[in-house]
Amino acid sequence: MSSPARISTPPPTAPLRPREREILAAIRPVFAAKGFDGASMQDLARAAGMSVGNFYRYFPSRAAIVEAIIQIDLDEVETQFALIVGAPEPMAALRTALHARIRQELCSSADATLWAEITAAALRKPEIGEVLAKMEGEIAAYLAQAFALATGLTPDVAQARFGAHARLIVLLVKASATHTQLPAPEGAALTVLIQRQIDGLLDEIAAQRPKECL
Amino acid sequence: MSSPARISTPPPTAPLRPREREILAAIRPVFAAKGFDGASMQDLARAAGMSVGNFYRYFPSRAAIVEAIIQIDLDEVETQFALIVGAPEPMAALRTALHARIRQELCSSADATLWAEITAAALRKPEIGEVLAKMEGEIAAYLAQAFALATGLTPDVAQARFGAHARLIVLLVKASATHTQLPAPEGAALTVLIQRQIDGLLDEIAAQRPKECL
DNA sequence: CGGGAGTGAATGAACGTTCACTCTGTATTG
DNA sequence: CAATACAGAGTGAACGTTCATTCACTCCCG
Repeated sequence: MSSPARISTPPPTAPLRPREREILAAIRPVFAAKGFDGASMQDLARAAGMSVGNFYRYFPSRAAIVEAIIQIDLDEVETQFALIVGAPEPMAALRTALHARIRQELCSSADATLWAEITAAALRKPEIGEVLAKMEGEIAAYLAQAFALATGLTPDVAQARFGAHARLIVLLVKASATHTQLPAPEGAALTVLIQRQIDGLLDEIAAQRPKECL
Repeated sequence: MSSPARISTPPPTAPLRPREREILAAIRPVFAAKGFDGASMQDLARAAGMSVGNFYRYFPSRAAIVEAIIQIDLDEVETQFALIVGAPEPMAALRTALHARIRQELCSSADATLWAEITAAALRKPEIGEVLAKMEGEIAAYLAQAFALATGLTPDVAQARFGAHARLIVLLVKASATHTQLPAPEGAALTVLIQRQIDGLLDEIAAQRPKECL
């Protein structure tokens, strides 16, 4: 009662202590198997190897879990981008990484399921929508940064000129991960075609290199 | 007891009587707002304007509802394709229809939410995955049929050569509908870019027209 | 001995599913 | 024509289950 005014909105990006990361890793498959609304707190606590009461000490609500999962995935993407931006040929490294993503080599099918779940939840619950929008915005910004590096344009100009390209690449990667799996011959053809689309987008950007125009 | 052996799997595509269509139209927004697992049978019955017990007479399970919703959407797509295939310039009509889709003019945001929900459920529950795969396969087949008409190729050849194109168009349309909404300037740029990708795919197919090569 | 980690039973609400029942219009029979 | 039978649409209380959330409590380490 006499305590000073509480901060109404606690920092939405709490530091994510290692214990919480462990828990998230443990409950991830449960969310993937049962969905965000299908998994009960009991399910999650059991998967985390602890009692229900204790589980609440780490995550006070479902939304908090979802936000934390998004945060973790964003962290992972960040480290991947650090490698790309730091590579001798950022554009080539980016191309390779994107191809691997499209070939589903960088994320499990459980991850894809989780992504589809998050996409659906984002359209339903505004608070999750905001977190997801922020994440996709940051990824697009990383892409634009790589574009700037590769073209020699300033980050602002690269963002203005190729921001939509970045957004489309994000969309393609997400869509190809969450899309219905196809039988071998068709699935492979689609994968190749998506890779070709991405290559086309990257080529278009690389062609912008001001000094090396033919 | 003395009755002849029952058919174990009733026809998965029951004719969908008009009353059931009414009910589906009524509960659609509830599913969109609360999700497939979030909406309770009580919620659905109330939205349909009837008692719980009666609701079960129409849909004995959640999965049955989802299948029926997919069936209805497929019907709608079918009638749209009938118009396209019957148009004097099928390829141009297809292009126009796809552009309108990308501009979100042919489906409400509730529809998009429902699609995201179905996509997520398909990855989680195999029976829904099968129904969705069948639907997307049929849509891709319709596209291939339009391609065949426009190029003069036989349906088989068109399917073999441009099946992946059809799949990619399906993927792009779905992804653009379920993707996070962007603020005005970026969103418009992305829309234009997606339309350009689709145009590129269609142009590539149209260039295959055997008699009119330059 | 103080505090953070962890427990799991308890509570009340909400859930899915069933079922005995009512109502209403239509056909059947005397 | 009137009485009756019947089928199908619709009801909502009732059942047992599961859920989210809380809390008094224990454990263990520094």
